[in-house]
Amino acid sequence: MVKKNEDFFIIVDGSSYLYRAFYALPHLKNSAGLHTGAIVGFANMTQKILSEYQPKYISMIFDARGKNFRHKIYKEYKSNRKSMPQELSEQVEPILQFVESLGINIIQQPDVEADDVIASLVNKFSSTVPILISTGDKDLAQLVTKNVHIINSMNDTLLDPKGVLDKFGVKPEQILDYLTLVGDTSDNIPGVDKVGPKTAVKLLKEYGSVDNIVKNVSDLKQNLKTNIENSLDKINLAKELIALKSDLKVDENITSYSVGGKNEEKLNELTLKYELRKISKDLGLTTKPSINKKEVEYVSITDIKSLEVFKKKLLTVKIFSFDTETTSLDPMVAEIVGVSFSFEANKAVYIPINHKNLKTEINMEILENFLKDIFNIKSNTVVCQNIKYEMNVLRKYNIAFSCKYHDTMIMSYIFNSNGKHDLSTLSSKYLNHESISYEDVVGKGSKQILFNELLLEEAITYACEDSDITLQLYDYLLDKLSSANDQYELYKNIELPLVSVIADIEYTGVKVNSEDLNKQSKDLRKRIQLIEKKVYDEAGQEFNIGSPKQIQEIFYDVLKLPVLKKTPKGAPSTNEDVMNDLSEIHDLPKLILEYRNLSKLKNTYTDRLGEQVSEISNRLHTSYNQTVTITGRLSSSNPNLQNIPVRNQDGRNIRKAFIPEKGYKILSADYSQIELRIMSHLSQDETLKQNFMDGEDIHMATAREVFKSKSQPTKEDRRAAKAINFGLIYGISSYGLAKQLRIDNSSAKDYIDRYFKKYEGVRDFMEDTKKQAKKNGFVETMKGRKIYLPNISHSNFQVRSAAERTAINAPIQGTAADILKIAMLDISKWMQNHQDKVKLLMQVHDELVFEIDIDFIDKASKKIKSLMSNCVSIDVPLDVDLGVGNNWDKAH
DNA sequence: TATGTCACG
DNA sequence: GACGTACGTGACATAG
Repeated sequence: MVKKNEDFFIIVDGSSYLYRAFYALPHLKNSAGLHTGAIVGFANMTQKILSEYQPKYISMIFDARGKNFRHKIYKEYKSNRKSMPQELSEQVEPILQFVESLGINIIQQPDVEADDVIASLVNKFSSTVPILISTGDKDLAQLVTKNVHIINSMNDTLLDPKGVLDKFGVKPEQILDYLTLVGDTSDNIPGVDKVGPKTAVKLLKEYGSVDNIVKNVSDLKQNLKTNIENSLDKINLAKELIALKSDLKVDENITSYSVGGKNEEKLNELTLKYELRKISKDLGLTTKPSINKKEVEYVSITDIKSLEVFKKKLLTVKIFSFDTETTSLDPMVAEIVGVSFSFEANKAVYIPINHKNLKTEINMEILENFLKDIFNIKSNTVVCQNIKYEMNVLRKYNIAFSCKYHDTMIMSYIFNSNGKHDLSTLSSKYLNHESISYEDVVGKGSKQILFNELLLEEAITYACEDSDITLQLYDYLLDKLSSANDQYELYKNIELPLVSVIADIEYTGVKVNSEDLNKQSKDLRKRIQLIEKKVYDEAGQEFNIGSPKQIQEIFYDVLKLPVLKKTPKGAPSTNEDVMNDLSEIHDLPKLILEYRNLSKLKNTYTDRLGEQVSEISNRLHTSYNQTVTITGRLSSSNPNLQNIPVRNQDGRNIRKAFIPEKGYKILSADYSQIELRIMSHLSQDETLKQNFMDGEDIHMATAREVFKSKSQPTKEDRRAAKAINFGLIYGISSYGLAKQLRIDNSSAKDYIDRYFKKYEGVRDFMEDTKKQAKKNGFVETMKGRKIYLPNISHSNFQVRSAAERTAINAPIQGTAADILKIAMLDISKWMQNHQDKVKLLMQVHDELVFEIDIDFIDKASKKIKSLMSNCVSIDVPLDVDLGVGNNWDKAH
């Protein structure tokens, strides 16, 4: 067996890698317009294999240019292949250089193919050292033995002799025969007529080899017999073409393949030229191009006179970046330590206020007045990275941005929602500059110091760099956004104005009844203890029920329950689905589910929410992240208020602890079926639109359309229809629907077919969306939000399928997000005239939660409902459900 | 820090 | 014909 931590030999099918790298990644270009996608992909794959397997020997084999001996035998060989795309062929040379610079042996031999070289290497060395072949090509399965395994380069599966048997149904030594029978369409090698994988496996199981099949051909059924007899020439040809040449001359000295030293200089040159920043970082190369090399002018201001001069400077430049340094990441408690500005690339100023061991004429009061002055001038434009934070920090000092402002974090998110949008990521991505990390400056863990304990010089460098980078990013991203009209509008009219709305929500917080939560915790603890006892009785031993690993041992080793599903890592799963199935044959699973349910509620909610109430405001303040999801939704964290339980009574009790101030009530307003309504609008499906126009229960309507045309659908019909409707939004598959409804695959497929027959517009919409996604590499929402799908043409089926489902889901989920955001803006505008009577507390994707003065409830309810229903106009009504109560549960 | 599980829309 | 699945999040406990 090939094991880790052993000296072994990795042979990489370089040509197969080339294509995989090329098709796996979008067609990236560097700023000079050179294609780099395949280089990046190839480099990543190479890095991965080196770090994961740490082989002692390695060789990469590439096909040589031009024809080889197989073309001489058979003129049509690979004649169906298109020649290598120009975008790829121009990347081959750099890839070879890159591999060579890594110290990896390369072989490219004319007149034969990479596969032949690999076979010859295997032939030569498999008795000396274990071999792993990394490839995506099924032909090489014929080389597998107990000492030679194949790793599929994309999905990481390992093929040993048993793996080959599982996958193809035949042993490695039968692969040649198998392919001979089946043929190989990708190489244009014909097989036997009407013999596919199934028949081939069956024949080989019975007769062992092609020769033997031919010998006994008279035993076979008439059609098969004729087909084989007519294919004897083809069989001989295929055999000759598919058989690998394993007697080529190769370097017999194993040390020639040892992993060598890196040529850092050459690697540096390549990573710079092709702008492979991440790879350069992974390789630990020390390139610090861009602004580190340039001269920077970072200075501090500590006297009032200079501050006056600086104020005039800001007035003349009009656009400048701004950043606060504080004592905490939590704006509710953060105190300002200093502020920085940049007004020109590579120039920035730091104004320290509260630094230990530092004398300055400028105190907080002077700074306050200074900031108020410059942020009040309407012609000024201030640029921040994550301006929501500055808003809430400054609010405590009664400072607001009354001038124009921008946020580079939001700009980057609108430009492309994939990836992270923190300053150092953006700096490295767009400015090619590795910024100093905050932890580099103040240290981390227990050794971390506060920003105001830094030496002034260090504080200046860090603070000024942040402002400098922010302003440079603004220039870059503004240019990008301005050339895309929709995206600029989305940024300017929706996302940017939303920042202050969200800042208000966070600042407001929500009142929670901590005593009630404590009581619930105690109650839950008692119930959990009772279940624990029962579980131990049932299992016959004590163990940690919170540990999936220990549950696995009890279930599958001790109790020998059947393994129904595995986790992505291959361990037997113990999740809810599995437990529900297992509860048919044992009592333990139900108990464990109950235990998990209660301990989840206790650990995550009743124990934690009370602790997180602010001592300053006595309310609970979440963070809404505006740049996290790829679809445009908000997310909530610290604590997450978007996943407070609701689906069962124990869970809903937690919502009872979300309460209004005295004299107020909670109002919850949520859009009914917003995603399906959006689907009806985007797809323009007449039937679905009509269902919504008629105002009937949508799942009932679907059930009627799909299952029965006249009579009243049953409850069961409605349940199935509901699952179909949800499935559609997620990019339906028959397997997924089957699992959800606990029916078999073909019935699920039948449901879907019936649905699409009735709702043809929906079907066409989904097909069109996928086509668009493939063509453009992105999909769009109603308000022009672009969602990029880098994997939409991925060579791996599952990766590509996942991207296709996202392509369908993203415009729907994203348009719903657009609509919620617009509603929030409209409501916020209206609220400005009713500041003490209405507060927006929470957003939960399709729901807004308010705290409203009792005397104002009726008026506000009507207004909110109307604003939400009419904030955009789509082809079907946007229904809003309202609820009022003395807690969130009652209001919902 | 990665993994498994589960809370929400 | 097979591949392995629903889409999007965040928090917790465990385990190494």
